[in-house]
Amino acid sequence: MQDYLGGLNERQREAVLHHNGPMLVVAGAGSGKTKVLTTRIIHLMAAHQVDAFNILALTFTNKAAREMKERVERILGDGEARNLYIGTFHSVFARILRFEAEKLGYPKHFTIYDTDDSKSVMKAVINDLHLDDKHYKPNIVYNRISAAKNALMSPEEYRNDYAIQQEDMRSGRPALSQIYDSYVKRCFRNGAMDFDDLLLKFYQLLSTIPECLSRYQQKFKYILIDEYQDTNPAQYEIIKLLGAMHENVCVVGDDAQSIYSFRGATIENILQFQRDYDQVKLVKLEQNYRSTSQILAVANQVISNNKGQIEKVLFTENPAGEKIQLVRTLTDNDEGKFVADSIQELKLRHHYAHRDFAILYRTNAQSRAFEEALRRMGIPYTIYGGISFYQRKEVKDLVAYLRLIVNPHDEEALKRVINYPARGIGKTSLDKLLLAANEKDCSSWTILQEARSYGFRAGTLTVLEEFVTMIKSFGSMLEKSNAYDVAFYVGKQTGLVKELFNDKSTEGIQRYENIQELLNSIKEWTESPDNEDGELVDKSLGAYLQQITLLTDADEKDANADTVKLMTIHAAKGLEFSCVFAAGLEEMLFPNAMAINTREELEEERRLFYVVITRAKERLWVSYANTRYRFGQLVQNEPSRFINEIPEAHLDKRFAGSSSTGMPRSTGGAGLFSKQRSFSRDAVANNRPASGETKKETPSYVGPAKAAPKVIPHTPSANFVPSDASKIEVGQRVEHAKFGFGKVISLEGAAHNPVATVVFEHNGEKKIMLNYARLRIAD
DNA sequence: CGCAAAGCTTATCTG
DNA sequence: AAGCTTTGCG
Repeated sequence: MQDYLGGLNERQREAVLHHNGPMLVVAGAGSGKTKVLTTRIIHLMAAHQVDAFNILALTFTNKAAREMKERVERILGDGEARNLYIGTFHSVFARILRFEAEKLGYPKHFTIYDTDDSKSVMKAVINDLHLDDKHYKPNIVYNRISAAKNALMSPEEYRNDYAIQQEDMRSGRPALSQIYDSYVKRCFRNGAMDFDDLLLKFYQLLSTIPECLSRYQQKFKYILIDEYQDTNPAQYEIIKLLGAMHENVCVVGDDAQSIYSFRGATIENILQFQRDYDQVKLVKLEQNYRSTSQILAVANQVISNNKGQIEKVLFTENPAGEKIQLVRTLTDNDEGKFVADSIQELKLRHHYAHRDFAILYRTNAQSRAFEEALRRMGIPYTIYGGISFYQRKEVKDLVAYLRLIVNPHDEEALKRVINYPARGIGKTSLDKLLLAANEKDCSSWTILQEARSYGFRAGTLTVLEEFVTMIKSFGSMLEKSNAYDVAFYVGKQTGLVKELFNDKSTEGIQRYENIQELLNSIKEWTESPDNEDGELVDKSLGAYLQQITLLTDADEKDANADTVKLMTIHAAKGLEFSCVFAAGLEEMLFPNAMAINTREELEEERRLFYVVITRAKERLWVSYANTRYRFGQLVQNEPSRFINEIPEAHLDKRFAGSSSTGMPRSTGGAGLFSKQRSFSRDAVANNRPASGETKKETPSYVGPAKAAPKVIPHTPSANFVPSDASKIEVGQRVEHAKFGFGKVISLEGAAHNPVATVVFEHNGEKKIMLNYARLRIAD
């Protein structure tokens, strides 16, 4: 094994070599904390013969976990790293809960609800309680309930908490505790846990079942926590319980980078850690290896405006580097154009690769201007923060079938697929089903088992029973077939794949390809080794489904691809780039209008600013626009107050106007470029209503075009009696009450919803839905 | 029942 | 400006 201790500074070495007992590592930005964590794991295994199975390392992102695992693997090199429990809080706890779920009354393969599923359940609950969804918006309700769960607060405690009740009254949402209560019950009935439950239920497991507590206390002899400043009370209590036996808990964090209070995180946890144990070893990592000294000086200056931090002074031996560029533009589009131009220029002049650049912003909505500008310049980029592959509609549809097979009580999955592809189970039938489930307080699947006793129409009853039989037959496949075979069969048997295949529109083809990709991903999962050095890994479909719910789009994108990276500052935590554009430094945006009401909020915004500054290794731009579009409306903002906190000595100021930005006109290959540029400038000037005129066509031409197409009126014959829909055939002459006489030229549509195309004598070709419009056979 | 147009909401950050 | 939900209609 190579000398893994070489290359560590004195402090880092101290943290690595510390053997038993609690330790707090205060690690400034860029001070090598990941290196310390991984080297510490290696050292525990190599020097103290700690078994990999006894080490638990928790991170905040899958990516951080993967990186740590790979680094350990690289040095130990014998596959031992695979036995480490390294992962995010959510994924590690989900993995354990899979073994233990039944102890808490959940099915073994409980479903994990993502945010969309949770909100959908909340909507249903709000509806069932006959509350006004104008007051109880899913987002607000979700955040409120999530906050309660992260504080380990039950619905009952929520209801009895005076301050919370006051707040809910004041905001006109007195029924929140009721919603919370119903939501929890509904999720349980569905055999589902939401993201917050993964923490909450794991905590309950440890705190209510002594055997479980002692089992995991004994298993995890050494515990390491990354980004400790962003843990919330639930995570904190779990760590406290798990570590109580051996007290070998090593937490690494930086109070200056605490940016997740909206998720319930509190810096208090760092201070409290030192009180929880008698003798906490404290190590401070204060040497920064990442940034130029100017960048670091700016960061230190900015953060010094916050009160009450853990005392530490970050220093670096790196060269001074360039000054920070402060850039003002007139509009958000100019800001985008400036950044794209600068990247192009820097790339040529200093031989940077695309991957050396990051554009970081406060809100996801800001990405558009950059995206457009980069595309116009032909610069490849990757946007983080969009929806994950597994959240796409078509993917979720097939996944919903799989979810339902694994856990038929999952009502969200059931609602999604019961009539997709269409099989004639409409809103009316579905509502009836859901109502019955609520009345009996059981899952809708249970109702379906005895659908006969609920007065469905004969035809509906048949399709319902067919549906149940189909899902059950899929379920019985699980025992003898692997996850991939089941998924493939389901896609085929339900007609879902065929339906997508038949859609030849561009999006339709894309959707079909996404389904193929989903099937590939399941295949890959199925075929990867199912045991790791003796420990059997769960390769069931249920395990697969739980895993994909916890993936984010960052996990699916290749960070090494040679592209410019666009993401929020939150998403950039833990990353570094040679060149960083910190964009949108405007009042109301950054600091955000939602976070300027208390000193605590404002200080968190400032920490966010600190985080974005410290992402930069060599060059940093800070930009703001005088005006930008919000909800389609032009708004003006002042420059951010944070700009004034940057020392003048480290600043170069400039204005990047829309007509004087970017590359000099004399760039080689000017023909193409200049053409592009003038085109884009015209586009910018013309496509904004604010510049004076709209881009509508001439009004005189449009005229009253949107009026309904004229129908030549028809008086039904005296003997007009609609014929039975099943009697209609191609070639017949028919009469329609409004359109008059015509000839049927084709029949299509599903059996339960036939559509006839009729050419009328006076009103042209119409599609007639036979279930609704009546036709009389005229012959 | 299913489609298309109109209407309404939205955008602070995330596993 | 764009996405999602409601509505109106055949």
